Formats: sequence, structure tokens, C-alpha cells
Amino acid sequence: MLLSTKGDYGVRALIDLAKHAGEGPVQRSDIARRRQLPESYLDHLLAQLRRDGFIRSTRGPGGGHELTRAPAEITLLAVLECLEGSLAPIGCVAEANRGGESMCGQSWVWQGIYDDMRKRLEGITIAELVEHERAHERAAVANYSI
Amino acid sequence: MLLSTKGDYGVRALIDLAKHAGEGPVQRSDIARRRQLPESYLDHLLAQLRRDGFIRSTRGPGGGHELTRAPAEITLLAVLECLEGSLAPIGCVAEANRGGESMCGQSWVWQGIYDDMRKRLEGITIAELVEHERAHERAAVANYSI
DNA sequence: TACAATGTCGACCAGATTAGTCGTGAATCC
DNA sequence: GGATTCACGACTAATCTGGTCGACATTGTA
Ligand code: FES
Ligand code: FES
Repeated sequence: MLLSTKGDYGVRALIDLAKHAGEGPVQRSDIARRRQLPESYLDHLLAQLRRDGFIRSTRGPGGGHELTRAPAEITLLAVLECLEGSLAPIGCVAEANRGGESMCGQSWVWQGIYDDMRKRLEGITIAELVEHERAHERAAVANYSI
Repeated sequence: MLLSTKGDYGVRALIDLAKHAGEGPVQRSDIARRRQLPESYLDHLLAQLRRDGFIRSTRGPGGGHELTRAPAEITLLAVLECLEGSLAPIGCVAEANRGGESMCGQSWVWQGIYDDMRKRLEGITIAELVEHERAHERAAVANYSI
């Protein structure tokens, strides 16, 4: 498994923040409830996202979390690398891409797959995921109203 | 990390067997030495490869392991799925592809990446990896002789 | 037939990772 | 001062990884 729940949960959280952008800070408990995440685990993910500058948090009553950038400027690649570390499919590729050297004769295969994946993920933003979700909601409503 | 050492080691072992195909059974100890693998760990991988019909083994003096098919008919995808199980980048995709259903709104991203990767891996055979390795060896020799 | 070579199988193990929980404390607002 | 909310680190149970080891089965050869 390339991704743990961290990446998935973290992206879900950012989508939630993006959907409520401009409405002031969003609370951990609301994100957790709406996105079905364990709240105290989400805490760790938000901490990491904050450290890497994706969100800003405020304490006290009425506090919560907000995006620091426009959703369209947050790529899935950036989020996932923040939460998961390297997305390299195998150890040697991860090391190679930060200066290492030793690989066996198959590593070109994995390097290719890695490059493809990064390119894909770099082309998808949180804004697009929000739009995707909205479209899905509209479709569900339309279906129900018929 | 999508792949553990199992996949990498197993592919290395099959490359070794392919390189010595037609010369009778190849012994575990020889594979381990040539490919720099821990012999007793390699044992497990060979067992799995045997169970899935990639190799046949014979005991006793002069025994060892051999491929059951031509190297050009063994895809990297098949080998890796034998040794690693599903290569799905995230759990929900693995379940979806064997009949499950529940996914969150991002799973289409991972499904796409998964499909790409499988297609790539299906197009690479052990024979090609052997050829790749031979080309590399020739290049090294040429470089040395200059 | 005895023995050596070889594969087969399962038990066992230490360390890392995953997916959390919990408690204490700090900031903020009222 | 008290309520609310985030911040941070300690702790944990379960699982996975990357092995090792020992007992045993099979086969070729002297
Ligand atoms: S060591 Fe990286 S592919 Fe083999
Ligand atoms: S649950 Fe599979 S991508 Fe979110």
C-alpha cells in the first residue's frame, strides 16, 4: 500500500476546509464529524499540515483551522508528500531522488512509474476535488428528485 | 512504499533463473550469492513463486529451480502480484477491484494511477529485464576496455 | 544402503509502522 | 475565572517486514 490513511484523511480535511473557506475558522470536531474521521487522530494530521504551511489555526472560542492559500493552488502531490513523506513506490527510488545512488537493474521501471504518478498528482488541486464532490452531490440530488 | 523487498528480490531471482535457463536447475545458494540476497529469505520467495507456477523445483544433489515458462511470457505484473498481493496504492482501490464498493470521493484518482501502473507492468517481461541487464553489462565492458 | 546435497515447511523473532487514544497544557474569548 | 479550542507528546495494540533457524523430505551417488 503506497498510501496510509494519513494521506486520505488529510486530503478529506483540506477538502472540508476548502468548502468552508471564507466562513472563518472551521473546528476540528466539525471536520471530524462531517468527514468521518477520528478527531484525535485528525489532530496529528492538522498539526503536520500547519507545520508545512497549508493551514493556519487559532485557539479559543470561535477558533479553528483555515487554508492559507486558494484551493486551486494546493496540489494533491504537495499535500500527500507533506503527510506521507516520499511517494516513491520502492525505497531505492526514494533515496535516488534525494541524492542516493545504488539501485538494482529494475529501478528504471519504478522511477518511470514514480514520475508518471507525480505528474498526475501535480495536476490535481484541492479545488478540483471540491468541484468533483459538488458535481457528485448535484447528481445525487437530481437523481433523488426524479 | 508500494513494494517491499519481496517483489524486488523475487524479480531478481527470476532474472537469474532466466539468464541460466536451459542449463538445468539453478541452486538457491547460487541465486542468493549472485543477486546478493539472504538465502533463507529467498527460500520463502521461491516457495511462493513455485506455488503460483512460475518455477519448478527439484530436490537432491544437482537439484534446484527452473522457470516453467519462457522469460518473455512472464510479466512483471504477474510476478509482483504473486509476491506482494495487490499493488493497489490504497486499500479502498484494492477492495473495489475485487468486488468491494465503498470509496471516498478521491478514489478515482488512485484508480487511475493504479490502472496506469498495471498497464505499464504488464508490458514488461522478465526477458526484457534480462536483455536490459545484458546491455548494461556490455556497456560496462566496452567502457572498461577503452 | 548410507550419506551428502538439496529443497520444504513452519515456528520464531526483533524492529518498524500504522492507527489510533489520552492527558496535560497553552491561548483566547467572554 | 471559566469555557472553548488548539498543541503536543506519551503511550499502546495490532500488523507488517525482513529476516533466522531447525526439523524433515527427497534424490543422486559411492
Ligand atoms: S534495488 Fe531498487 S529496484 Fe531493485
Ligand atoms: S477512501 Fe479510498 S480514496 Fe478515500
